[in-house]
Amino acid sequence: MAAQTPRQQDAASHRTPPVHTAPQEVALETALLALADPVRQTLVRELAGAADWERSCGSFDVPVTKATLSRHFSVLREAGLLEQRDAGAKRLNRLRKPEFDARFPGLLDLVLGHAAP
Amino acid sequence: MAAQTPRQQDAASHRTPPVHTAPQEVALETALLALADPVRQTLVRELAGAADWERSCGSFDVPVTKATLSRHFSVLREAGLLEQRDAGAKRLNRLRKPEFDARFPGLLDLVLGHAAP
DNA sequence: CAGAGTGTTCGATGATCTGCGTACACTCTG
DNA sequence: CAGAGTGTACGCAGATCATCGAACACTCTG
Repeated sequence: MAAQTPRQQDAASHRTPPVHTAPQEVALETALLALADPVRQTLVRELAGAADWERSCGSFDVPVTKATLSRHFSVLREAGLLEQRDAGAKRLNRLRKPEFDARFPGLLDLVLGHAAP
Repeated sequence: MAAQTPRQQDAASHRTPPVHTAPQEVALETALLALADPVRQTLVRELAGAADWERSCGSFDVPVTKATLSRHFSVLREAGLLEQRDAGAKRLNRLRKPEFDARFPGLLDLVLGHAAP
């Protein structure tokens, strides 16, 4: 009964999990700076158009290298906008919309409403 | 009837008037970057607490020199947040709240609501 | 185990931003 | 007109940021 194949995350993960920041502890300045970058705006918009844990880090269409992309994800985590979870070799993402909306009402919807040029 | 003393602005002003940008033409990124700076947040909050054309540029309590302050006003004008008008030797300010709110609903109130640390 | 796939970390680089001091322009007042 | 008051323009320094290439770590598959 305990020898099930570990399908998803954890089990015996030897990877350091991503560092998260709760939206309640995020300063307004941090949130504004995170959402001001055009690449991060694209990431947020694509995340909003997908289901939770649907998108892996490499599945986003942005014109930057994976090193830069990794950095952007780090900024979004620190801003309380992104939650990540390891699933096998991939790292899945979730937009923390409810929590972030509770902290900064209307801000995320403003970014989602304005289409990218 | 035409020889009234010119009390306020213009008349025969030999000064180049400030350059403004209409909030309708401001990009979201520009607005977010303008509001992300702590000094500019203070300026916006103090302006919101005063009547239109009540405050001159030098009347704000921010820990920067007047050269830096002038630069911040320029950024706020480009973001569609500030309107300025010359009145004698002074330059008076007005927060463009209605216009800015129409362009980015809720954004300005978010900044005004979060008190400075 | 070897290899492909995924993602992070580490410098280095170039751009941008904030801040300052100085010099300058304009306005009003004595 | 001389001077004080107000604000801008022009560099210049320091900090921060976005970006990249290369190296590394972990996971799954053949």
